[in-house]
Amino acid sequence: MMETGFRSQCPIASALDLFGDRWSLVVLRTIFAGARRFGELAGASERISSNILADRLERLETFGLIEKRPYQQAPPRHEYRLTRRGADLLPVLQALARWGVEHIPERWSLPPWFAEGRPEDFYPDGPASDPSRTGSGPSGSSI
Amino acid sequence: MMETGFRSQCPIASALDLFGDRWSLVVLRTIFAGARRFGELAGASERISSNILADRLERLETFGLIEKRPYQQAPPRHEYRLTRRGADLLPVLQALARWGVEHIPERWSLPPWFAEGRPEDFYPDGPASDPSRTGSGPSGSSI
DNA sequence: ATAGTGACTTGCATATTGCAAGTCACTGGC
DNA sequence: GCCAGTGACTTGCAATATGCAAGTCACTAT
Repeated sequence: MMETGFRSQCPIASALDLFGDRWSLVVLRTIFAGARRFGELAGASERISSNILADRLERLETFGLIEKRPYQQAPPRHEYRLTRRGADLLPVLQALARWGVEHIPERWSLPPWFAEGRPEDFYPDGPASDPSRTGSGPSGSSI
Repeated sequence: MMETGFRSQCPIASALDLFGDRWSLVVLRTIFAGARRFGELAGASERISSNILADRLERLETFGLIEKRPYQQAPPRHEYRLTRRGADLLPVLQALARWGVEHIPERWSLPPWFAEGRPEDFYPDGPASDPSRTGSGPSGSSI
């Protein structure tokens, strides 16, 4: 391990050092699909354990891929949103999705908002953070 | 977990079920960069442990992403090559690399053979499996 | 015979994941 | 007031994954 915490200076290996575990990209997918709150994220089809979800949210926040925003004061509750940096991971998820659809039988098809989306559509201050774009959300038949 | 071994039918989650661990995509990157033999793969910049490398090679072979070919008989020795299915992961690696270069300071730049390559260039029976395309290999300054 | 090489395998400590239950701070209903 | 419900985590513990370092095996060369 290099002194910076990365395995090497390779951009692939370094990116994977940040989110190359079983769950981080799955959580990000769920956020791309419009989920914001802990319960919604936990409710995605993969049934992530709450301790793993809490841990991943904290990590993704630490790495600047998502940000936490309060949605109520008592008790303090937060929603999670993509940052620009996090939204820029859309092409990775799209490439993964295309590979999955092509090579693993009986996967869900990709919804148009995802297949044709651009990172900017998901920027926190962009026009397309509008949740109405997300359709059926993470528990839908597609993603 | 579904009865098929996948967490859900989402193509992203399913793909990650196959290779969403700390090392699989790093190993695949090293193979894309031209490494073939165990020692070459172990020699990449990230310094993977031999037990993890052996395990990942076996898994990647089981999932049909790489294939093993003998390069000598005594003692029996093998080289590892991408399958079509494995080569089709190039866009994923390219997207990861682009994100890494953009968002993590001081990463290696992408060599043209990688940045501009297509999956077909890396097919086992394609024209571009030629190792001369791989330039300096995995231990080079780029990837 | 010994030493070296390459491809793993093994032993063991540490880290991560997964399951299930628990805790806390609220709210609402009686 | 009490109790139950809810949402967001936290905790305890077993199973699995990772990492380090050494070992093993089958060869080759000297």
